Amino acid sequence: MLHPATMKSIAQQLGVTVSTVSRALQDHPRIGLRTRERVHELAEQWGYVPNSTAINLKRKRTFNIGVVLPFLTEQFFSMAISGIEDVAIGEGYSVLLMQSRNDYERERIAISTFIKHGVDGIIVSLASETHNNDHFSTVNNHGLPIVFFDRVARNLPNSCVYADLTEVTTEAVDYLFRRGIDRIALLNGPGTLQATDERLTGYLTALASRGVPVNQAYLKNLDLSRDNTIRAMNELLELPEPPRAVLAFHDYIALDAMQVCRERGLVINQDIFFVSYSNLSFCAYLEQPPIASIEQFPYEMGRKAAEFVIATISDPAATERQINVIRPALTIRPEWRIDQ
Amino acid sequence: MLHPATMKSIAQQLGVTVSTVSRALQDHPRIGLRTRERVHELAEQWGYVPNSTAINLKRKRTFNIGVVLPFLTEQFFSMAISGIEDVAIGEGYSVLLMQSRNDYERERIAISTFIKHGVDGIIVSLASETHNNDHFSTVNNHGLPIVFFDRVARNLPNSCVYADLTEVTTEAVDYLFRRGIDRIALLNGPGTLQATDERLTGYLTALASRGVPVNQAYLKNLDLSRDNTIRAMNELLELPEPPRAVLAFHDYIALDAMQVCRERGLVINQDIFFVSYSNLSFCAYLEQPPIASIEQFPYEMGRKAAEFVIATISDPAATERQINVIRPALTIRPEWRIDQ
DNA sequence: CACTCATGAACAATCGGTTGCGCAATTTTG
DNA sequence: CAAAATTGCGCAACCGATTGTTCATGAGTG
Repeated sequence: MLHPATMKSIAQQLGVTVSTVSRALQDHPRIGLRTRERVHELAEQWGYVPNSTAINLKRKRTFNIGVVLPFLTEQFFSMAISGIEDVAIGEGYSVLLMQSRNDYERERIAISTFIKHGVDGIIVSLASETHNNDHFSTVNNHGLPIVFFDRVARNLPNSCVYADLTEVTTEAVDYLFRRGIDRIALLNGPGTLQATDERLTGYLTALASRGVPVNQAYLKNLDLSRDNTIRAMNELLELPEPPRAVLAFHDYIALDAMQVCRERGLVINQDIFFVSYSNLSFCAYLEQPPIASIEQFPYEMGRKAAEFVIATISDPAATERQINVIRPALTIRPEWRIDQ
Repeated sequence: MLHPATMKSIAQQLGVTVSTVSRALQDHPRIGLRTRERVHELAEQWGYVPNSTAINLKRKRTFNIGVVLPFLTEQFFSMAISGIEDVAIGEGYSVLLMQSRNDYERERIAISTFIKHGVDGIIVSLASETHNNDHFSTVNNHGLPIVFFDRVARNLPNSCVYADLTEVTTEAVDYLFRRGIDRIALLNGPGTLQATDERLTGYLTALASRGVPVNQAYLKNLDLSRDNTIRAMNELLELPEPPRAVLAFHDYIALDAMQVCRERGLVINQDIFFVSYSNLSFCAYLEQPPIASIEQFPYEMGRKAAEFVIATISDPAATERQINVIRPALTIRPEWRIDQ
């Protein structure tokens, strides 16, 4: 069969009209049982697959949702997309994927590609370099639903789902204090991200509640590149009073920073301690993993984000902004727990 | 603008017909300069975006390619998809993604979803549980191009790209021999995969060329689940003559196996050595990483696979099977190199 | 001055479906 | 047994584009 079977070809073969075929395949009651059966039979036999492009044109939907995120190689995001995928498939949607690689320009292109491809909705986790929201405003004006997850855009009225790290950060710093560690550095993310603010706020709150003065030299904003991390960690270690613990923006940052420490002869979990965000499975394989990590439940975030877009797609009228704040969990490795 | 601008709305506003608008936007020479300008202007002003669904219907193309692979959380695959994505974007295609999670049923569903969504081509890396190729034969009968990468289906006439691991495995085993290690186990993959055969053949060749007898107890076929790996590694270590080196199907297998060793009090890279396939970046963070690993260039594989499908899409007539065999590289960690 | 030609735009078919409406033929109802 | 209701299906418009053909207008030619 060079050209796939269409309703037209079936109709011709059976000597009926296309509309009859269409209705027969939908088991419309007004089509006679006899005809219905013949149509179904031939469709089956010819392996008829409805042309979704045509249906989409009629329905003004594509049943595609676009996802833009920084890097799939980061487990956080590949887990998030699994959540998105599971919900999407369940609702009959497919997932179009693009990686921004933290690059503003790639992010823009991704968004406009999605618009051109006519997706029904978009899920975004911001590129760290994104400093401008115009490309999203355009989409909003188009009336196309966007939902942000994890790396959420500020000053944009879209629905979003993220983990609020403020409290859990306070908790983490507090835990370090209770271990008797008070020189705590914060390898934070880029200032463009809300998550960066949260970590800082949580950190400052913990210090304030204990009356510990803030040492500005312990606060670093990273651009999440490897070089940048290494430089920052070196700077920390060269301070007259180097930190005894480091809160790292996420596990990859922690790993790079830990390696810097090791290269300088420090023993992890003895000379210096790490606490890191997003609990990657492979950290379990390290001989000296961070003593605690903050689980942000990316799979759940992905699910929620997908549920939000699909809900908005299904009912564009209910344009209310939905915000879901995931409660992150501080997980202290068993051997480092403080018994109460 | 509740409803997005269409050619029709532009045509009405300007008092011309849709065909004129269409041609004007394509800068057709038969449309007067005056009209052309007016159309362009209004289109710009109204933020006109051509409805790709309609265009696709006309062109009988969707400019989507579907990708099914086991797990995005495995770095090998997330790198491969980056290669696919880069080529696809460059050629004006978008990537539809589905993970099979090594499950046959999910893989089937993914394929049929892609057909329903009317993708122009499909790229697959087989689920380890896939024992049956009927779902692919269906697609082949449909005339829809499929390209396999890495985990290639046997007995199917499709184009594919994969790394032939036979030689490099021989090389790896040989390297271990030269280090004076002769009790070498092979934690191999499922028998359904071609890559499993290659590893075995390469292994046997190396043994044969040295006249070393094959110890069947050293050969294990895994289903790639964690439990299964752990059990197999335990069995190896309980042998009267446990292996002194292990070739692991890939890094995740190696990591689990290494942990088993550690738990039993063995010191990695002293009591027992590991060589692993697919060189994951995070292995660099391990204190005792595998002494050698086999790089399979997943990004390149992804690129090639994408180039193949797109070439076939663009010219369905040239239906010749293309096979690209990537040459994997044995990378020995600097501290373990044998100076010649 | 009738005649060909180039120009600019409208008409209409098409892609592959969906769906409201109309019209026979048949069956039910009073 | 005639009127009404039901059954079974065709007709045609529509979704938003593309593209071959036609047609009117005005300019150029012999």
